[in-house]
Amino acid sequence: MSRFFVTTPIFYVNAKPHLGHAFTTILADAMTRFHRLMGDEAFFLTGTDEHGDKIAKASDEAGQSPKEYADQISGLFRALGPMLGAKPDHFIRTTDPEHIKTVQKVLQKVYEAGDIYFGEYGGHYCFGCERFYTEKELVDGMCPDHKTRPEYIAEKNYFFRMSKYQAWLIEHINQNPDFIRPARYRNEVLSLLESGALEDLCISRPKSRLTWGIELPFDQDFVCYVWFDALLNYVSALNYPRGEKFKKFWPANHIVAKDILKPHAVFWPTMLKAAGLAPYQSLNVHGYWLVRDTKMSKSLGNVVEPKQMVDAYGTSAFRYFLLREMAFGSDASFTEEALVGRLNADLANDLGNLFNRVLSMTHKYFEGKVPSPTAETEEDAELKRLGRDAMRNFQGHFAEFRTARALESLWELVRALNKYIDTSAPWTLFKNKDKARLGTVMYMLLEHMRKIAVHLWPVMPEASVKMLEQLGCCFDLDKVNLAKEPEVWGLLDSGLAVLQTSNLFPRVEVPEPAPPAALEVETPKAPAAEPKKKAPPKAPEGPVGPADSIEFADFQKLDLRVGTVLSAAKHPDADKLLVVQVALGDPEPRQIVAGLADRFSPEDLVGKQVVVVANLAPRKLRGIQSQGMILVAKDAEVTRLLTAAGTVDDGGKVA
RNA sequence: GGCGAGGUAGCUCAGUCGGUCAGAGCAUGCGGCUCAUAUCCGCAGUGUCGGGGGUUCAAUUCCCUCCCUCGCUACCA
Repeated sequence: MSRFFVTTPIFYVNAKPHLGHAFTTILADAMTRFHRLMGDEAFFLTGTDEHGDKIAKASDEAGQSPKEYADQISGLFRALGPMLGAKPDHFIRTTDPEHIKTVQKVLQKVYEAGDIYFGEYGGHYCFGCERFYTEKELVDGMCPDHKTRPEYIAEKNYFFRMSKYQAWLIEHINQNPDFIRPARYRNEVLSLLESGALEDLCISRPKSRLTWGIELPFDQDFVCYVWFDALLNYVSALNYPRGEKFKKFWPANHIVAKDILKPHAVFWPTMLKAAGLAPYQSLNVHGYWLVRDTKMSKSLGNVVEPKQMVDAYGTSAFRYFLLREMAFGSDASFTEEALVGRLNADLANDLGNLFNRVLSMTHKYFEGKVPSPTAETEEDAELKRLGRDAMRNFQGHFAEFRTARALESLWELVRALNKYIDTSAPWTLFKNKDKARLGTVMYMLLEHMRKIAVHLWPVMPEASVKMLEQLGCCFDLDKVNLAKEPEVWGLLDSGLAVLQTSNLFPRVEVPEPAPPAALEVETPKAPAAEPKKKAPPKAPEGPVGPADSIEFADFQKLDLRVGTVLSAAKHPDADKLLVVQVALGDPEPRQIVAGLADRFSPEDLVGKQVVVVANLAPRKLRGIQSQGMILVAKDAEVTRLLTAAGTVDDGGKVA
């Protein structure tokens, strides 16, 4: 059994969790679950970074102590995981006493080894630009912008002799292609290292300026500054140096966003080297989430609240979207429309509908029991090959953090199953009483669906468990061996009782596009996020779930009217559809194509008054324009037309 | 300014160590099925693979140059 240790960065407690934090957490959780399914022992670490000026300042303004302030924000980050369906194994805080002890231990060790020295930190500071300039940047000793002579500001501080390990680091990166990935960031780091001499890293601040930090063990007048504190969380969380966890799980697989590439790709490995520790295993760098192609920022008022998305669409759809949409290493764009697009196209139409149709057929043809397969055809073998390849590709990509491509691969199987249904036409087999073949076809589908459900556990744990339950299975991590799934066949037991219907991913209306960014600045409180959707994908199973409440304004959007059916006829190209003309009080009758042919004959409708949704967007149904919808009431047994208790003028409003 | 990444169908992107590589999904149009969640399946597209030049029998894929976009270059998490 191999081991897998994955980390998110520790999040700085100067702001609330946002989409970026959510994504990193979800990715780490998905990788953890994936490795557990593959049979590895995994450990997932996250936490908060709590020292530094910004926190000292912010807490001051809030009238709190830094610790109180940090406690509060850290709590928000601690709650992030559960909200997203993510389960970190440990949540570390840089204010934890154990962490502080570890930092001091490592500092002392590196200090004694001679790699920390006391020196002067300073530079040519231009007050106009509010920045330091290097000698090289100055033009004749003047600021290139202001043409003034910058002031030299100096401060004594401790430095880490990072430059000493530059050659070693270049060599290590060259020797280990997966040390930093994707390759673009590896190249970026290499060019950074090779372009110029690495400077030493300033790791302290005098207490006269900053007290909110970890005191240097070898000089009480200074606190540790930033990276020597923050980065060491990755080992202090494992109780370095003596902890069992450290011995078991180090080296780490880090996940970071591209903004903290340099500290993780340069500072951290050299720090480990200087402290006599093995380098981490891999650094996995992802891009930013943009909102409508713009960087997310509070000042623009376009910050996406993970909680709102989860509340509106559920953790499964949210996780699926993030992991499916962002190509590893690249930026991606978050919009609610895109999320809903994925939810409808991939989850509702392709996957959810697949489950629903297959479960329904299993009930119609086999009393809801998984049938036993018999002889397989070439077509079946072909499908299995495709499935095997899809699963192998999924696993290969997922293991290397390419979740988008992994899911793309898996969906090739989902689509193939829908296609297999079409070509093998179970309803025809049923009509022809070919039970043997029908059983094989259904088993092919059900067993593949089980495999898909298992593969999706890392991405959508909640939905995956439901899918398996619908197939009559119960999820047991210890019994799954994902690595073998592409090769083995027949793990789904015949005779299992499956659910009759599946409502995993109900379709959702496309939200109205958010107002332009300029408007959002004006009204930062009320951005698009208002989800006027229907049921979140919470509904466990069965046909009816409790409906979510809507606002009266939402109801008012419906234009419900009473009208008399003038004529009705079978749709020429559809079995279930009727083409109905309804008088709604307008000069022209309204043409509505209704899916009622299986329950009503045209004669049943003509002359009746019905209730119509009059402002439904027109749509062609099998080639014929439909301008509305006829309402019915139905239970498990019967379907009745919805109508008024007495006669009403055509066009009468329902309110 | 320096360094880096990228500019491929309406949209989001794959892809090519130079030769069936011009692709996928979404969106659009048309056709088919009826087990299913206005769902599924099939077919159809359009693309000067950013502009120009070069190397080659052959370049979207290599070289040069130009244009555009975005990052990093700030001990700042």
